[in-house]
Amino acid sequence: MNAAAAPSDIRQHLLLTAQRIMGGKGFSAVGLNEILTAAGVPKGSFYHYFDSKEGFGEALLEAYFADYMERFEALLTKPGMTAAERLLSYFSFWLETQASHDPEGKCLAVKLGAEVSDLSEAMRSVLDRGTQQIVERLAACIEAAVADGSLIGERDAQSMATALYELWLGASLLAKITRSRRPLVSAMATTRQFLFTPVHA
Amino acid sequence: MNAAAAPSDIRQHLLLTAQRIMGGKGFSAVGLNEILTAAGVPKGSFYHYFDSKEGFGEALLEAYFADYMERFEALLTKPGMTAAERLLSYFSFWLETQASHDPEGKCLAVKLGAEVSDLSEAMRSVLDRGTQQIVERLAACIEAAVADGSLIGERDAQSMATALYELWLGASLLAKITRSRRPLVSAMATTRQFLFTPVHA
DNA sequence: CCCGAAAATAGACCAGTCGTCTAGTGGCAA
DNA sequence: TTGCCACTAGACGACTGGTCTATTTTCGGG
Repeated sequence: MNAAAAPSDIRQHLLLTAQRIMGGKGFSAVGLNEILTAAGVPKGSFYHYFDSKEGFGEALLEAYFADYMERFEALLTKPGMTAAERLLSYFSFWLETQASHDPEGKCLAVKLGAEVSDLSEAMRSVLDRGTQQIVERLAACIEAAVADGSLIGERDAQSMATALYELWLGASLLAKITRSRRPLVSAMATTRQFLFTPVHA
Repeated sequence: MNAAAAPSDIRQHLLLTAQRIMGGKGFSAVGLNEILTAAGVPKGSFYHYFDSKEGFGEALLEAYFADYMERFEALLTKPGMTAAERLLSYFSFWLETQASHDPEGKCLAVKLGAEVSDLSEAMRSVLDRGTQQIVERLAACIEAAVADGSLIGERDAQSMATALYELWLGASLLAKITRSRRPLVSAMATTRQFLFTPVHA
């Protein structure tokens, strides 16, 4: 009865703990025990809140994307900037969060995408919807940038958004592999060139 | 005995079997037993050829990249093409292998990169060297394309190579997540645009 | 103040993990 | 033959994995 958190957000507490741990070690390599212990929740309780490890993973990804989209939205609607500036500030944010070694805020699409996609159809589907949403929101921002004149829209927004998202996913993966921010810095340069170079002819 | 393969390439047989299985399920999710059973090799033999699962993973990645670079090299030196055509044929090859669902030939950098990089420093280091080699070889090909006039080199080759590699890594990840070749097709379009669009001004 | 039901927990369960170890095979050299 | 060595064989140990049943705790209404 001492350090108990609020009554029934144990579920969310578990998800948050797992995000930290699995964001670092992956899905299969982490046992429920580790998460339960770290969260201070007894093992027996797990199946009261979730119906399996896979169901837990699903919920984890859903919570992650929900939170991600919220912060993303906030970034993309900050006042006093052109849409193009907002775009760049998003990628700049991406660079900083993924370059830092803190286990919080690690992109789960990068960390878990490849591992989980052919392990669980349910989890894959959450990832699919989540990434699609991000690309769509990105495309909307590009359109806004064309509309407010901060960007010259010579290619359709959807495919530009896809290209940028792919670039940054790959750069994040490479950053993990090289343990360096260089790939991300490089992606930033590519992004600028990609956005602000008019297609000739 | 009956189905025994050649005398002592059991080691390689194990690595090949593992490439198939782990290319599908990942590293942590696969036990040595599964690989040994699939390869028809008894457990006792494993530790004669490798000293641990991690050491095995290291050897797996090393063998993978060695083989990869060999085929890569062959592709990039095929006669009767401009260097730019060779570049495109490489990415076109990438598209086909990653889009197909066959477990062979799956890119281990994509599949294992994120999972393994913060699990084993030894494996990360192999991935690091392997990807770097690929980027370097790619850069060399870009330089050759500039030299033979099939490409206009307005940006330095190294950073173009990095950008392309990042793009394709991300596209492959997205292809896994969406179970679709769309992201790869999109990357192909981006690649063409990226390579053949002169930077204006 | 006690009952009944839901919420939460404890701990058993067994299949599976990696890695070790002893015993045994076969072939080759001296 | 004898000794040696690469290799095979698979039982074994200590442990962890996810899961589930049985039990306790909690708590609101009668």
